[in-house]
Amino acid sequence: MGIKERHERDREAVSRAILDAARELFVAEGFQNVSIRKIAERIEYSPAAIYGYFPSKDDIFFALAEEGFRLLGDPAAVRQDPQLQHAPPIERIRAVFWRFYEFSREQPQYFALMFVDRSVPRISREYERFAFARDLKQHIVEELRACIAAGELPATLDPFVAMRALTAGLLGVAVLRLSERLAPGENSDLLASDVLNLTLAGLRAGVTLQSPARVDCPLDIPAPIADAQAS
Amino acid sequence: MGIKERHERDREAVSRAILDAARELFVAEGFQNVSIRKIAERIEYSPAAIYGYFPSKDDIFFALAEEGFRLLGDPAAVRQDPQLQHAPPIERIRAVFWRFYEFSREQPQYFALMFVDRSVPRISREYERFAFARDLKQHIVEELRACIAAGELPATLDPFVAMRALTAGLLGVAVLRLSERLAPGENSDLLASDVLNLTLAGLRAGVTLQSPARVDCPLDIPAPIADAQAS
DNA sequence: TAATATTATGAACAGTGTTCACATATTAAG
DNA sequence: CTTAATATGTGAACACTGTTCATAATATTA
Repeated sequence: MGIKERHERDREAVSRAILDAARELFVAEGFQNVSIRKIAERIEYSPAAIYGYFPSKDDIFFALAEEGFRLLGDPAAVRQDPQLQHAPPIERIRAVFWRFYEFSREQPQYFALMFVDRSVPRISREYERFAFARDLKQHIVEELRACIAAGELPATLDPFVAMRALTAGLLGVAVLRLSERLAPGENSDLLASDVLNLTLAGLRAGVTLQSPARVDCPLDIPAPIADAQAS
Repeated sequence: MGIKERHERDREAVSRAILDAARELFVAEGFQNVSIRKIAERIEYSPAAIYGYFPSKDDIFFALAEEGFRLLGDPAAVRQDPQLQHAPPIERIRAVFWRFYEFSREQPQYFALMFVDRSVPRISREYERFAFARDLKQHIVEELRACIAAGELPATLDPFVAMRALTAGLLGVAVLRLSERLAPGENSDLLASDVLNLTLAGLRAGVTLQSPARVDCPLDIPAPIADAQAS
């Protein structure tokens, strides 16, 4: 009996239509400015119908954020890029973080939703769901560990701190770009490249860092409980 | 006749009450979650009354952003800090950017409104009004120029690029903190300090940078016309 | 064909930013 | 002191928002 299967396919199709419409509208108009009614109109359903597929507008965001992490998630693919397979580990680090920055260009709204926007439901609410995203961070730490093992970064360096520093730098450039704080002539790509090289040079220089290593929970997303700075 | 003066004082008092209420509510609940009605209720006025003082909710934000820039604006004061008066120029750079980061801690909502949030009216809409904020950036560039002149940074370094790199790094840390992307045990202060030292070390290392110098319009806020990524 | 489970809908609720005619003071002029 | 003029605050309303729910329509099963 393929009827139940077809039912599930139909549901999946509508669900996809909702997500596609929501994504397109978010990319075009920003999360805050997209209403359930607009999404409903786009897919020619009633606003209430959407609530048969997603319990809330927040949940539509979570579904899209998951897609976003999987889109970005191919730094794992970068890791297996044949061209980079036998490149120096430091080049792979460069590639991974460059991809992080490029993602902020290619998918600015995804990036903003995932890493910047504060008026968006906190991903930490869905702790389990985004476990795979935490694993990505762990991979990067391993790559950095490889750099240290290969002697391309000082042995005294904490790979977790290095990951944070690189993330912070490129995130900063991305935010400057996304929040339109760069002067008209400024090239954010060049700035991102400079920040990447600058931070790597700083890491190589072996300055004494203060941040303690974090072996446990070395990930972006905090534990699910706290919500101190509630909105 | 002090009657007109008293009138102006009265208006100023109500205006201040609105801003104070708005600021407190923004700090407590976030810009997006504060309604004109909530502000009105707080000051025991009708919602419509507020529109006699500010033409829109956006304009309340602009007024607060201006306050925020003036609060932060004391890196100019840092510049004249007697303790730093005869300190090496590089230490004054450190102080200025550390203050930038500290501001993100002490006034997280101000900081978010001014530098991060994208669901807030673009400051570039009020180009003239925030000219003084652009001057602050110029001061920092001058400080960096002094570092180069003093031989504490390479002569090949473009001070404007250096400013951007330092801004990006600390902005990144601030965003990591504000968007709650740090693991529970992570200390963002230490990370900020590390990023600051790391970037300075990178700058000292004299890596070849690509970003071209920008003598004209070397400021955060773009020209007032463009609004391509409209919401 | 009749009963049953899904699914979509219109209407409504409580909230939002904003506008506007109207009432209400407060000041200036006669 | 009374009257005209000028601000200033208000309630009601408009067009939105996210969300809920009883009802209607549909498709599947018996």
